[in-house]
Amino acid sequence: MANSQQQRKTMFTNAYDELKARGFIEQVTNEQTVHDLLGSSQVTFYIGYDPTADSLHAGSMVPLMAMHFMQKYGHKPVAILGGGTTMVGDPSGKTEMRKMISREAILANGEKISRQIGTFIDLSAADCRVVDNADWLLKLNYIEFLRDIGRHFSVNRMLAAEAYKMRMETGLSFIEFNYQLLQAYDFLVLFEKYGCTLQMGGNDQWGNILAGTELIRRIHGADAHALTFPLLTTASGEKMGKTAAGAVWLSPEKMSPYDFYQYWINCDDRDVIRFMKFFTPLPLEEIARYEKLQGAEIRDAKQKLAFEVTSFVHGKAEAEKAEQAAKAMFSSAGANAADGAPETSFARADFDGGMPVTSLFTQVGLTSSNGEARRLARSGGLYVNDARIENETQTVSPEDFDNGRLVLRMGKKKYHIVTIA
RNA sequence: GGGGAGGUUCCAGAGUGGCCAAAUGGGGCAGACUGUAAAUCUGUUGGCGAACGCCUUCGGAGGUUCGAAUCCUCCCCUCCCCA
Repeated sequence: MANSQQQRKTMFTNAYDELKARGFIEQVTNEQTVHDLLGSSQVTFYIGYDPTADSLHAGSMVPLMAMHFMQKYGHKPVAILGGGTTMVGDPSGKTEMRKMISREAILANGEKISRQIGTFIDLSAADCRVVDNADWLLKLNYIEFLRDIGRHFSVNRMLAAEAYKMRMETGLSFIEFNYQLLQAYDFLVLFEKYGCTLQMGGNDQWGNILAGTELIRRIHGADAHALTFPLLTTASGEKMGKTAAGAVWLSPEKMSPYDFYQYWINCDDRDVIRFMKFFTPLPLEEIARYEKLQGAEIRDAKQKLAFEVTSFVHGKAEAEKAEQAAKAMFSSAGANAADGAPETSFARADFDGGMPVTSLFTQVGLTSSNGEARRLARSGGLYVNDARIENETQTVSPEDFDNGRLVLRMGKKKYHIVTIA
């Protein structure tokens, strides 16, 4: 079977064309200029990542994949870990001020995130770097900064920016208002140190990035460029990469490869092709084939999407495991539906007098309280060994176990295995 | 610093002395339908309890009252107008 990750020939010779075809481009300072630049030279570009958590999540995958594609064409990525800027907090497009995090936490997060970035781009390549802007931001002198950098910024213009609109209603503190200057300064520093002439980022960063290009022009009279990615939402209008339970983390410690796989395979029909273009390295010609699928066949595309993304992030072996587990759980066979489900073991004695099912579901963590378990049982959402609980006061005794094993299920998709010694 | 408005259960947002565990909408969860999709419909959405019921909750701390999310005092926080 052909591994699509290997056969990466494409019809493009210019990174810009591929990014555009995949939907990555929302705004550019000047399409023609940037296109020509990317077609004629190896450009040093940068994207910033905030170490606000100890893992990146699916939302960051758009910029990560963009870096990946850029590097494929020989451009030189610089990933900035916003160790310095994170201490300030970007208000762009946000409703509320972010909680401050300690320097130590930022450092620890940065280390993990930098490793994750390494799965998207080859960090060993020449001219590829991960840098921490704390290195230059933390030692800034306030007065000097105001005089050298601050004077180039118009408060009038900043206030008029779309990115601050929401905050004009809910309040914006001075510290956050400075964020843009720091980010612009980052761009300036990278321009001076590494000749970085292009900054990319989510569209909410447009204003911040432009501020950087202008700063570079004012100080050096040089041209720098901005390119932003669309902020993806799912077909149902949610911010992409979020579930009710929280973010879709890339770290296997924070989200199992199985759940990660499930996130993708469960996507809306209307999102599959779009997501394939963004989040898998599959050649566009191949994606075009999946685009033709109709109705229930779309599941094949979802399966491919889930497999490829999981494989890219967690490796092929994990992707295969997730795929097997999903097949076991959802295909007609159903026999081993619970394979790969979390397991909890109890002492036989716990069941001697008969353990109330509600309590069992709660102890195992499927439900968060006995009350919730009771409600679910009433509405027919709980199953033991595939049999629906008809009575919420039902109990489980040692005889219900099959070879010391019992399968709990909540709803259609959540399983938990209970074993007794 | 002065004046005004406000902080309610996951979110938005009602409630202004008992009928309030707290309207309504969104979200979540479950059920039906289905393709592990969407849409739709139904139920449910603080804790303990089989249940009568009991306990904790309406920014914080006190107080008034038989009884407070609702009234009073002080404090903290947010927004708006003026400086």
